[in-house]
Amino acid sequence: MNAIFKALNDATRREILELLKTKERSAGEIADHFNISKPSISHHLDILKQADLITSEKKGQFVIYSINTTIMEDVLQWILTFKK
Amino acid sequence: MNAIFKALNDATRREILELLKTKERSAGEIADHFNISKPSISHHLDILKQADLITSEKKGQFVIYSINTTIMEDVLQWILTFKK
DNA sequence: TATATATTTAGACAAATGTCTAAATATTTT
DNA sequence: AAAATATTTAGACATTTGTCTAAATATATA
Repeated sequence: MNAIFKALNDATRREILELLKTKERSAGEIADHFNISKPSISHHLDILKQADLITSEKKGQFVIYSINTTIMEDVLQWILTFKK
Repeated sequence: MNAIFKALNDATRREILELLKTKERSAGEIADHFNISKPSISHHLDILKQADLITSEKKGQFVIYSINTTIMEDVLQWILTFKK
């Protein structure tokens, strides 16, 4: 739970998740959406991956990232314990 | 959304929310549940309050904190946009 | 094989964060 | 009014975080 909330606690990372919501994308495509250096985006992707919120797959010289919505379910369940 | 995720990105603060889930409590009662100084807990309470996740009310010399579950609804809605 | 393209790793640095102790403020009790 | 109790504010400090540039690694293409 710690890794998930840590990953979600950054606007750029949440925006990356939004991007991946529609379709999978390469690291470069993701980086192109931000005014942030590629190494920084790579680092954000790593944090999202540590939280299992995204997965990656190497395709030739590209690395394709996809969202892993099953982890969102964990957050959902946690939130639901607070609904009276 | 930023303030909410920031507030949730700490195990102590999440545990405070768990405590308040059952009933409202004074700052001192909350602090007694942790091996952390009262000023630190006060600071955590402030961050939770900034996110509107809790409310406070002064009762005599005590300050009583309560959870505000309506804000959890916002997180819930955000999460749900990822469920396919 | 040399060069270009895609991505990550390494290391540095400023800003933000969580913690503490000491002091200040507010309220109640003696 | 003085002392006790409850909480917050202020300031310090070590750790974590997000960012950058430069360099390393991996793959594809000329």
